[in-house]
Amino acid sequence: MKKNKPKYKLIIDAAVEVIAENGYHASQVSKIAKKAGVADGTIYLYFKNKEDILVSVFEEKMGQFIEQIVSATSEKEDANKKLLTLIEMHFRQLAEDHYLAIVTQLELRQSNIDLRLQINNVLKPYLVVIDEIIKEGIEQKLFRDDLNRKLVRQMIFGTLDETVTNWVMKDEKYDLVSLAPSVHALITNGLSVK
Amino acid sequence: MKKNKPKYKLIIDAAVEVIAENGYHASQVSKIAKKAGVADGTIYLYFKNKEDILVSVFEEKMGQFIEQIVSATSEKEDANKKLLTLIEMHFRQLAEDHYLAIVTQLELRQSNIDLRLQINNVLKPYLVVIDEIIKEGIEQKLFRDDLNRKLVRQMIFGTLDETVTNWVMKDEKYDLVSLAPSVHALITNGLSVK
Amino acid sequence: MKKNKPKYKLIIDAAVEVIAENGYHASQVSKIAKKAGVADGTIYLYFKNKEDILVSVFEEKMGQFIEQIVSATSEKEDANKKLLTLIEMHFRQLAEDHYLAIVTQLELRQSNIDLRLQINNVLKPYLVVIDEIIKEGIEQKLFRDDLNRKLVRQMIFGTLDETVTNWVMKDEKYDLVSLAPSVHALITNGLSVK
Amino acid sequence: MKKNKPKYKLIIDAAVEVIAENGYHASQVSKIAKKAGVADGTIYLYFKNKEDILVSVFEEKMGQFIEQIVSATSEKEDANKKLLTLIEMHFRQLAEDHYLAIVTQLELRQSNIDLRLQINNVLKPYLVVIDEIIKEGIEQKLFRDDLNRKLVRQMIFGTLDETVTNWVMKDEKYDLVSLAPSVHALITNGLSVK
DNA sequence: AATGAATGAGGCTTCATTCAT
DNA sequence: CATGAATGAAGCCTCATTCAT
Repeated sequence: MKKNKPKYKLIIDAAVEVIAENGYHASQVSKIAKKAGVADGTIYLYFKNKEDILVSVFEEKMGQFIEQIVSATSEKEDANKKLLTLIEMHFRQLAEDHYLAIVTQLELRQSNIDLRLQINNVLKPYLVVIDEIIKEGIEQKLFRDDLNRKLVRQMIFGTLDETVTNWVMKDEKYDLVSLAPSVHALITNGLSVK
Repeated sequence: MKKNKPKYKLIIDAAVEVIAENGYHASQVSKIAKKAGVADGTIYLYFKNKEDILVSVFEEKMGQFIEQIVSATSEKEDANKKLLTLIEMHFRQLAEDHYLAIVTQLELRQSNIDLRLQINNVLKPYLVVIDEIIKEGIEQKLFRDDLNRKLVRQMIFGTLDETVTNWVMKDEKYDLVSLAPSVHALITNGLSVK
Repeated sequence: MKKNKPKYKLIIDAAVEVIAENGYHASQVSKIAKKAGVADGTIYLYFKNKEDILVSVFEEKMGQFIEQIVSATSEKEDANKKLLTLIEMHFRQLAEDHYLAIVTQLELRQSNIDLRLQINNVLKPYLVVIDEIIKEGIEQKLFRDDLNRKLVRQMIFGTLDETVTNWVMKDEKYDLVSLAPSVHALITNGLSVK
Repeated sequence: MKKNKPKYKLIIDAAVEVIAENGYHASQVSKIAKKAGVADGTIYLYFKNKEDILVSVFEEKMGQFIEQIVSATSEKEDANKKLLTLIEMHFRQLAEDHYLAIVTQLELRQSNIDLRLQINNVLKPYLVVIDEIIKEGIEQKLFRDDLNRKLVRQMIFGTLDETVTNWVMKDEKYDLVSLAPSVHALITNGLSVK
């Protein structure tokens, strides 16, 4: 399996750095190869083409990202705590990996639609995690049972994504993780005075 | 002022169609010129460069978009009704203009970061509108007064944007506008059982 | 029509020279552009791709080649004289255009099969000319009427082609045109003592 | 001597198949190695470079080809019968080996001129055989004694080669070997009514 | 003001060959 | 002898922009 070969990870990590530093469109294969310390041709022993590098970057990094969240949320008992944990982990992981934040929030969105559809596939497991928390919350009678669950998921993901993108675009000047409780409160309690 | 010359609008409209039909990366200047019925060189009498076309597209279309929303919300009395109207108008305008929906939700996001920063500037007035509704809601004691307003704005915009993008990516197969009340309820009342 | 534009001919002629001087595989598009005195990109205003240049080279040059032969043979009365004229013209035209001889006999044969099939299409009118001379010769009772005409055509073309190729490969050291009567005699009278 | 080692022949045969199946330009060394069941590097223990494989292919196959013809013609008594036998054997061997026919008539001609000059060297013994038959025919007073023998050889080889190439390009749809007597008659008796 | 022919920089990918094991 | 992972040079083509008319 190619993913276990040492150069595979080398190239993936180089790609993240190069994309974060140069931007998506200025990320030539030759730049990635140089940063990874391999020949240009070597890239093509591990990846079908340039797009395959990018999809793989997302798969690898997003895979770990989601795994961390799944693992952390599964330890919590109720849906409310799970949701808070999900938000915290979402923010924390991106706050801790500057390159990853830039790549996922800004650069990979410049890819063409085909690639974006593939990226969406990678994201699906994350959306499933959110779905399950919503379902659990309803079962536990913590969340209202008249909810359009798909809409709820879109609200949660849209809110987190927009929050992180704003933070990245503001050069990460404030503490993202500390926003988690407020975001959680907003999502669960809404705007209205009770 | 160039914007009043007849070919300016011709080119802008051609650009929207070309981008919607071909996708951002397959939208060459020559294609836009052809669709507009002008020579390639003529484009450069009205626009500094290709990026300027795209920014202008966004400015023109987004300007109208926001104007409609401002006008519609100003007629409503309280912040709750204003927010519902904003959501409805946001959804309706994109639902009614297929090309605009594709261009704003999918294609223009493939532009490079510089362009995206300019697009963000164009978006600012819309964010201000949201801000003002929030402020008004707090003053009218409809919304809680312990809110991080910037966060609220990100939640609102992130939720709407994610909802529309999902709808576009699902080929606009369901009725977007009819989702407005549910989205409004979610945002104002949150997930939790009261 | 592109063929009437001055740069079209310029590029075709440059291509013949470049191919003759450098060989088929070392004939980069950029070399042809340089020799033609145009930018690389200009080539693509007149030709679809590199292969299109090569097919066009063959079409243009072979078109003239065949036209000359048709015109010269049509003035002759009987099939024997027509055949002699065809052989002479075939030899003379290649003997007079060193570049053309190299390109048709040696370089274009290195092209891939798709291109060769297209080249064969261009050659068809020439084969038709040969066919008609054979037919006429039979009608005039100059040639035997028990001939497999396709085979005769292959013999004639194969003999001429092999003769020219040998001459080119021997660096055109002897007079090709003066061989015409002998070749004609061979073809019409065969090897055998009568 | 390397030629006696088992892998030498293995590689030669693999090369013929790969070239016949994929075409000259799509015949990578790695494909030949795979078909031969050896590592890429092993090829270079037996051959200097890729061109050396191709020359060797031609040497080996053409060597057998010529040997068969020499052996068969030497049993015949007069030059006429020898020539007929040569034509029959030429056709038969290619008709019986589909791969060889494609490789010699179509694919190897795409090689560059250096390689083609080497291939011509390999062909020389065949041309010598033809020369000797012509000479014998003249001595036996079967053929005219005013012949330009080099020209005759070119006619014979050109005719056979063109006939076979046409047959290969027509997907070998008709019986090549049965054409031998007609070709022989054409060459010996010519076109003219006696 | 309008044209559109011409420009030319720039990057992904292939594949013959090498060499450490 | 044999392997096969790694190398890295090399070229076709696109398309935003210009400028002579």
